[in-house]
Amino acid sequence: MPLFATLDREAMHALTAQMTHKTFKKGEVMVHEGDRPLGFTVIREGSAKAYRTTFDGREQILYIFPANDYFGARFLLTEEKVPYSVEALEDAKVCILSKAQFIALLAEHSEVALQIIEAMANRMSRLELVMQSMGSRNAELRIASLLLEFKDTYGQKQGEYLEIALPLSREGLANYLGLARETLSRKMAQMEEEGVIESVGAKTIRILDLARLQELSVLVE
Amino acid sequence: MPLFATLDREAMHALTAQMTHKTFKKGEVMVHEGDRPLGFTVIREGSAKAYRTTFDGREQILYIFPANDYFGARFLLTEEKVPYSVEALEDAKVCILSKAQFIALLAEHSEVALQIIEAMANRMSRLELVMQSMGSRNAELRIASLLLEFKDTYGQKQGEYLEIALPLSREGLANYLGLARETLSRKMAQMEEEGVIESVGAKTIRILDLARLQELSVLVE
DNA sequence: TTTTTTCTGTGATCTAAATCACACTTGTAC
DNA sequence: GTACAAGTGTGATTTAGATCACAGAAAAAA
Repeated sequence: MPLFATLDREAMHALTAQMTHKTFKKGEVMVHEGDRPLGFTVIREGSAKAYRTTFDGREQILYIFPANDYFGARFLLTEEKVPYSVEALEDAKVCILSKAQFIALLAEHSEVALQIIEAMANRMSRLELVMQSMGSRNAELRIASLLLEFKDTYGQKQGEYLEIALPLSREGLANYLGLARETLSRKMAQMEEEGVIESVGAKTIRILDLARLQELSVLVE
Repeated sequence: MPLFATLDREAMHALTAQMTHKTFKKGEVMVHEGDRPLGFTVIREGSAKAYRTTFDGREQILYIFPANDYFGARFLLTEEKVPYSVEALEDAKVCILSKAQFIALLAEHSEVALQIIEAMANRMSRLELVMQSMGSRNAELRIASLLLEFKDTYGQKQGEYLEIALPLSREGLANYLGLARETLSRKMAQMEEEGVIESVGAKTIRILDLARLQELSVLVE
């Protein structure tokens, strides 16, 4: 677990002993928006999405947590309620540290605290980017930005091109971007026609023209 | 300065001695997006907006910093470049702590570190809310949410009603919400007709029907 | 004060994306 | 393997908000 990589063997063992382990099936909800936090949660296997349900019934996805990512640090320290629901995107195994244990860990190991701050900072920086791109209501720009964001986490050089193993269905992508599913479909089809991307099955996207994608994400068409 | 309220007299004096003081006139830019950070900056007097300029020339306002607020903690710790420009909304006096000084302060006074984390958490929580409300492209909802957000910071009981001293012009508000200025104007006029709000001059809004405003911010019209 | 500039409101028009509707495809369950 | 469900693509239509255009108001400068 990269987060605890800095801990020595003993500290690591002590920590492991304290943790609660849980498994969730695909589609199961780990915490519901408004619940009391179950604790600081590290996703060992699988992945999850964090979302809020809006007044009109849509779900707005806020974060995707890949394997080895974690959640709960922020709202464990400041809030008494969970600000979003977290649902497993695939079968998942997680480790949970209670609030008291987590705070003790931070107090004892300031390296871990620093890493948490850094992760928070990165998420903020992403949220700021999202705010910027949502400010413009340009669907293509938002899609291009999303693909570039996913590239780093889910992309892999596959032969000549970069392939992204999407963590979400088309519907999920639309909910992440705050777009209608149909709009996403149409725009992606259009990007495929233009030779920027190529879909390989439902959950894989191949980037054919990275430079063009970067342009789309920044320039006006 | 509330941030340093926990420091004892000595520590406070030592800190004050280290700080650089600067003044900015209304409209002056304190830091430009992309610059090297000037340091951790506390706004003693006046207020400021943090924004990014988008490809199409619009400015997307990300944060408003009122007096006694601060910025720079997040990107001082993780990034080498300033992620947004900060411009004084009124004549402003600021205190600046260099990166080294700031890090030393955090190391010595963990209470301050905790307060910073808390502030970061609050900003994240606001960004998440913004992401949710921007996901729905409903202008009225976004305006209502903004007014409620400002209510806490800039609102004051004035006789029977709550008055908000807006920190931004209509144009600024529109840039904060990612709306066209005209749309904001029209919607606010409509809300005024409906008796939800009342504008008192350009920079003051009176909330007449708080309950209705809260409904608008959450429910579909 | 007068002048100039910036800001704001409002009508007319345009447009990108939402919504509706439905066939098709893929995946899961039985 | 078949049956059912969920997910997806695509056309037709609607609509909220953007854009354009301008006049009046307010603020800043002279």
